[in-house]
Amino acid sequence: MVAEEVNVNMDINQIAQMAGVSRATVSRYLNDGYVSQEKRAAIRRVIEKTGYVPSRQAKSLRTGKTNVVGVIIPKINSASVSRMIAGITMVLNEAGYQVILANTDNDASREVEFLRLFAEKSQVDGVILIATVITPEHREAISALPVPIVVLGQETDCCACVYQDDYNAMHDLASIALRDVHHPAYIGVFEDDVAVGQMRRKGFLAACAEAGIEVPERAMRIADFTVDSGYEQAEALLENYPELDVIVCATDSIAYGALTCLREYGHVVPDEVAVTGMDDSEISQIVTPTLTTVHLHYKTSGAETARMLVGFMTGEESVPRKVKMSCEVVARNSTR
Amino acid sequence: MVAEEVNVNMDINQIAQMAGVSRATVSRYLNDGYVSQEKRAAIRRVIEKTGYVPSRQAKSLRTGKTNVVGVIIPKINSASVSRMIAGITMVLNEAGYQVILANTDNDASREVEFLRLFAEKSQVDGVILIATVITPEHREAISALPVPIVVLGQETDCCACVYQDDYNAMHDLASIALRDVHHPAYIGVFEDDVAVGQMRRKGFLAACAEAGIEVPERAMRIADFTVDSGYEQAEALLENYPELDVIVCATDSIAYGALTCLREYGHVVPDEVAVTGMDDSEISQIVTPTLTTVHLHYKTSGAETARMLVGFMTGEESVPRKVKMSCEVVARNSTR
DNA sequence: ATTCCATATGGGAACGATTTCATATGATAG
DNA sequence: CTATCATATGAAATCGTTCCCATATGGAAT
Repeated sequence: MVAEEVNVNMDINQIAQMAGVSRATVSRYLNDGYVSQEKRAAIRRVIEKTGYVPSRQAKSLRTGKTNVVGVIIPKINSASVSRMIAGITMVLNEAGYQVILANTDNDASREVEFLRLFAEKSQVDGVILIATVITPEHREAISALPVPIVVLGQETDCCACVYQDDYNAMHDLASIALRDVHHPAYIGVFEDDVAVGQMRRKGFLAACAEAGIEVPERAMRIADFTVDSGYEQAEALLENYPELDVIVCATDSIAYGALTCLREYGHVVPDEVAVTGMDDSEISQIVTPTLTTVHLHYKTSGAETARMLVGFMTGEESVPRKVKMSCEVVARNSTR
Repeated sequence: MVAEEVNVNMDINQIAQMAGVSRATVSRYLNDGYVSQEKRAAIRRVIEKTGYVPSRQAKSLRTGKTNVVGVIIPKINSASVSRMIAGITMVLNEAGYQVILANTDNDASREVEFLRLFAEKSQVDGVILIATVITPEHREAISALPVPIVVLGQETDCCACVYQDDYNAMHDLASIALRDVHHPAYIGVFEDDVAVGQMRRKGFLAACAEAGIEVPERAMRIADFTVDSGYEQAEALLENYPELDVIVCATDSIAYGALTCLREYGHVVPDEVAVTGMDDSEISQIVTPTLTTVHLHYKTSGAETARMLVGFMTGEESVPRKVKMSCEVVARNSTR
């Protein structure tokens, strides 16, 4: 009815006509080019009246920029990943980018698939890869990428990255956990994951060496990232290494499983067996006993990753190529 | 060097030329139009050799379709929301859509903002709104939307929706929790959230009424969705309603806070005070004692929502407009 | 007085697809 | 024998921007 009515099907030509200028001038108005005060005012009036919004796809077609960032994640319903995404979306939306999500469900080959998909015809202006492993296929796909990428969660030389200080985190935690202890056990994850699998394990072993403790093979076990798997491996430890007096776990989830197992087998934590995790998931303050762990700044690391990527995409000078996050050991009641 | 080299800057004209056909024929090849066997083969060869991929933005510009779905969420690092998103992305990627994420950080006004943003110039082909509240502004923005939308998490008549059976879930759970109990307390959430705030509360009160129990005002409290808030409200209950023998909580998170509080105040769960939650978050099997709760099919509800939306977007007949999810009470050790 | 530069504006060619229209051929139905 | 239809193809218009050029004006520098 009214002229105020918002018409979605308005284009730059109509705006130009209504404002009495050329379409080039409207485009300049939209992109901060030379436009006189009078025309500027006239165009603003028309745009406000009509509710005109420029077409993203036309703009993308012409400029080759999409204002979209692709985020590849192994699994969305994981505490650490969702915290990272929270940080990523916060920064990226703030900077005017849209975030498209590619969930691979822990399938590394689909990660490569998505990398290639994003590479094609510049679907996105940049990529964030929350990585668990980096295979040669990953490297290849990454170097073929025509847009900037930042890897989150693993240290790598094949591109920019933001990662946790897994070695020191575990080293410092283990140093504390090893006090008054003689038979430590460790439940880690598969070594393909360099950060969580290798670095944390090395940190643990280094702390043991410093404490003058030799760790037998049967005290070292491998779980996956689940609670159930933590339970199973703890059970196996009780069987094969009954003298253990602390179980150091690579993640909080594994530690929850270990706690549950110890409870069911009637061992008192921490008096008989201490337990530690890593991640400081929200639940760690809730389980019984509360879990000694390391707080990793996941949300902040996501934000930092996004900031770096924005830096690359906007061609900023002096964007760091590697960021190692800090962390804090949180001593609670599952250790002595 | 080699002709096999993938050239990203290939367009439909070059393909047409190399295959000795017109660009219209290539387009028909890509979109299942009439193309003879010979030309079809020729085009396929050229496309394989060059690694040509059609430009999404050009296609979008011409067709007005984006193959993108916008998902508006209140908070990503929440167990229930991330499970929903897992289901949504699974189905949508399968159907060839990309998912863009709009995180509002529990700010309902930003939800409306995103709805409007998506409405503009068909940025997306469809919208999923994971809703906590639906205000008149929401309704207005929803009805102004030029693309289909499905609301997840709340029942509404303003558009299609998928929601949990909050009333019966809480009713059935409470009925069990009220056995041999005389002084039940309830910690809910603010009533603006119809599903979690109102329906669950009503379900609880109905179960009490059926059990012939009258619940005094001071036994009813309001928390937000956090563990800490659950702790505080449980503390307030112990103060104002010391005779309580069960705390029914609107969510698992609140229940974790209540459990922690009861433990710190030296009350034995469930012998002195029972506790129930709702959601069946992963942790509910881990806390001590394990939590009696209701399993809601969040991931499935996300998948179902996505399927409905795809139905609307592809113009399918007979897509349901309302889906109420089922649920199962899970009795564990926090109740008698 | 001439040159140069910042400001200001419009015309028209891209960007890379889809889609309409016109046209052609061979088979089949009447 | 012709009308109709399914199959097959290409030329050209179109989607809605940006951006390169050409052009113009007024002031500052030489």
